[in-house]
Amino acid sequence: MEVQILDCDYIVVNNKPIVRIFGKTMEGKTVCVCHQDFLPYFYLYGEEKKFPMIMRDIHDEYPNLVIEIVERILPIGYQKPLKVLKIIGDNPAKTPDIREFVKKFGTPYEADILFKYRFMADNNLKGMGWIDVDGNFRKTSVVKCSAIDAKSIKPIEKMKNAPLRYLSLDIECITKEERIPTPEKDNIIVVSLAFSPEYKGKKSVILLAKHARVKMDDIISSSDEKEMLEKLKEILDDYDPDIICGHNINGFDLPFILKRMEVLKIPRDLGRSEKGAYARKLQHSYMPSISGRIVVDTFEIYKRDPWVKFKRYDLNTISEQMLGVGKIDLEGNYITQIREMWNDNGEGFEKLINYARRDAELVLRLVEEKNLLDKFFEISKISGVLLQDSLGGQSQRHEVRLLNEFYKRKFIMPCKPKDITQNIRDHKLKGALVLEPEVGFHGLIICLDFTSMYPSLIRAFNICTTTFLNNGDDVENMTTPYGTKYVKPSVRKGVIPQVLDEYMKKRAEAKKQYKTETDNETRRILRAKQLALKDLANSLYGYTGYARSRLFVMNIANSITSLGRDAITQTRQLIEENYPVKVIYADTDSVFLKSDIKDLDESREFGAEISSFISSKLYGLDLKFEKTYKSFLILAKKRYAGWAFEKENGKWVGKIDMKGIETVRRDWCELVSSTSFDVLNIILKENDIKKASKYVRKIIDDLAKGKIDLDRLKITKGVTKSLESYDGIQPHVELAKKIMKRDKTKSLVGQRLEYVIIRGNQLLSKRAEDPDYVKQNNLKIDSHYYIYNQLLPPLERIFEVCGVSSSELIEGVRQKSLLDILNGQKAEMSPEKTVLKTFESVVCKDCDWTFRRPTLTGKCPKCSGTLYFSSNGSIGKTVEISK
DNA sequence: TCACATCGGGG
DNA sequence: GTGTACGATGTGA
Repeated sequence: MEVQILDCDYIVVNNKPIVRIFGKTMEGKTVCVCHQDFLPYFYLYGEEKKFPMIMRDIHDEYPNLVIEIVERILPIGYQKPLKVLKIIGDNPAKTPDIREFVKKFGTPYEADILFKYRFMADNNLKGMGWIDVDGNFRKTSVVKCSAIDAKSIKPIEKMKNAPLRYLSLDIECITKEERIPTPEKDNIIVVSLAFSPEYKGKKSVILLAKHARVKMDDIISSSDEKEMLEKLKEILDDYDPDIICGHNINGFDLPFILKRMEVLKIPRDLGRSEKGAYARKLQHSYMPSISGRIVVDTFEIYKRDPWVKFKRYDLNTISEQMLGVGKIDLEGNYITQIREMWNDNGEGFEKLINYARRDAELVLRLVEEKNLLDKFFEISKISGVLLQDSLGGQSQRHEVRLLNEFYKRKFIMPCKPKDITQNIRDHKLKGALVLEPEVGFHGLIICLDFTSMYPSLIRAFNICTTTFLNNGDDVENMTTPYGTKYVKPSVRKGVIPQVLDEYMKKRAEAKKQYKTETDNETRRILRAKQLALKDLANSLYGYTGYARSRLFVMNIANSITSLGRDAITQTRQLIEENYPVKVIYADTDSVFLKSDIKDLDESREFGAEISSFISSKLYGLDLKFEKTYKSFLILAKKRYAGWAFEKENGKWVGKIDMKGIETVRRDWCELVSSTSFDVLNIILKENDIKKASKYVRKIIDDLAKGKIDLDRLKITKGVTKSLESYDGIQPHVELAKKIMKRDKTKSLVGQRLEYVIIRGNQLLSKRAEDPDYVKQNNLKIDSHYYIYNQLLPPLERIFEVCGVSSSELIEGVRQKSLLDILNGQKAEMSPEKTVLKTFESVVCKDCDWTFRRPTLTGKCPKCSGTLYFSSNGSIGKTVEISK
């Protein structure tokens, strides 16, 4: 029988472990493969001549252990095989005890490997990998699916995946007080489920914790919360999902449900065995475990994905962006809304149901339609981690893969460092080289970059802990610029370089096959596989420099980055010495070149020529033409924008590339985002700085005249804690206080607040106001604030490097609009007098710091920027302090 | 510039 | 479960 591995655990029967592999067949059948004869073990490295004594002492304490003397190779440094003790136990859970006991005789190795991973590594099994199982079905009361007693388990190659069942889950709660619900005090009122494939012909099911009038066959009511949760369990058993997903399900829904089940005394076996599900609290997040199933949290996955960035990571933003559909809007106060809908019998109640249903559906679509898990399937198959763990941190995947590779070659793995403070202290990893950019606006720029720079360097210098020459042995070796030595591959090929060889080879194969592949499913898998291989190859180098790594060797990590810096420095020299070209910028593995070429095709040819010249000179690295910027604007290191052109299917395709210049930021209003974006577009595409500055002046003018739509000026910020606990005054907090004063019933804690800054004679932070309130009461916005604190800061840098000073930018407006503005207000007094009479604070133009009194120097003590008087908040009443 | 603190997201 | 793990962003010295 062929089974794809989804999950793995073990149970102890008669003081002996039984390993259980939960998996799926291609037909979609769930099975549990049990394996009996595998025992836990670890190694002890100590003085060989004391082995008899050590063995005797261990046996005195633990008579049941089997101890063998075996030959293994220590993993750090270029080491020869030597004799170590292999200590074989019975119950894996006892291993920590034994480990601590034997520490007095030497150093334990591999004494903290999870038993399931020990089993998988030794049998060459991988998460999401396929196995061929020979054995008999057997009866069992502890496993909920059919179980097989395996006679043999053999890994087999298979690309496609078994059909999986997805369940998306979302709960709604009510609270008495105004806060996020807690399972200690509050109840679950609704559980919303969405299925793929359908469950009994239903796409979704809503469970209610009360009997309600609504009659639909996918709404299941119960007399109370307990009955509802019991029904939830029934559905789980019945539908038997492989994947359970939700948005922030790890941080909220799952721990909440589990706690409620504990309180209500419902057994928590939500998985495929007798084991209770748990969500263990770490410092911040929870680590979920549901036996035989995989918990997928869309919040965590999207937040971690370095390829897509969102303004915010709430379900509404992500689904709107990814699917074009958002959550159902609950206007006003969330908490009271839900309570009211729950107590309503008509439309309100229906809305609650739709709301809950939509949430579950959205998450399901995010996971399924967007093939969210494809890459993780492949990461599992390649690295060997179980699918659940592939969703977690980067280090485990490398650990599992290296454990397997070490095992094959008789190297042994160190235990994880217990106390990492020393490692963190040693963590002086010098990073990549970023050259000082030639700041400003450039014409055509050619960008070249090294493909897989770190992996290539590791392969070129055979860098590995197992080849690291740290004891002065006289063997053939290579020295890096950092001074570390590695033995030549002819002496010993490092494990890490071998793994990287395979990653890179497989990636090339996957990309090649992708080009000609016609089967859609295979194409999808190939794409994900290629991406997974890239991620794995690029992050492996970091493992030696990671403080919690089993293979933490700072010198090794440093030697890799130093090679990278060396490569970039040499590249610049070689290019500038051999070609009529200036390197205007370089970062880590890419260089930006300025020449007198004007044509795209020509630039590509030239770039390719330079690349192959460099590639032939540098450690076998591969520099290649990446793209051409028709125009390029660089503000600082890591902050640039360019009109980038790449050739796709023989045609040049252009787009605006931006790095480090965010035009969308959550604390900026839409006007700022769109204006910066437009400005960059004008500069880059039309090369017309004048037009760009005119454009900005027009916006400033509109702003001053109040012609900008209020919606474009909204700023959002979350009220995260109780209002009293904020020290220092912040606009949104002050607004929250104001709103609560107007309407005593409202609470805004935990809500995101939209506000605009209005004119008035108070401190800026006191002038935040609810946009609706502003509309209703026809209040005026503080155009000065928007111009100086919102619009100009991100634009100033851009114009500055283009030779337009910020004063020039406002100059035109000064003459024209300031008067308009002033005229638009009640013209009480002349501006200057107003300032001196009524100024209420001093503001630094550069860092926005506010003071009660001007400083004696006339400079900001924070950043020594220029200080302004800020009076009652309106433009024209701000005057530069003369020096 | 680097080290420390905070916050996210869920209802 | 042979365990005890975030990461981006903003502020302060």
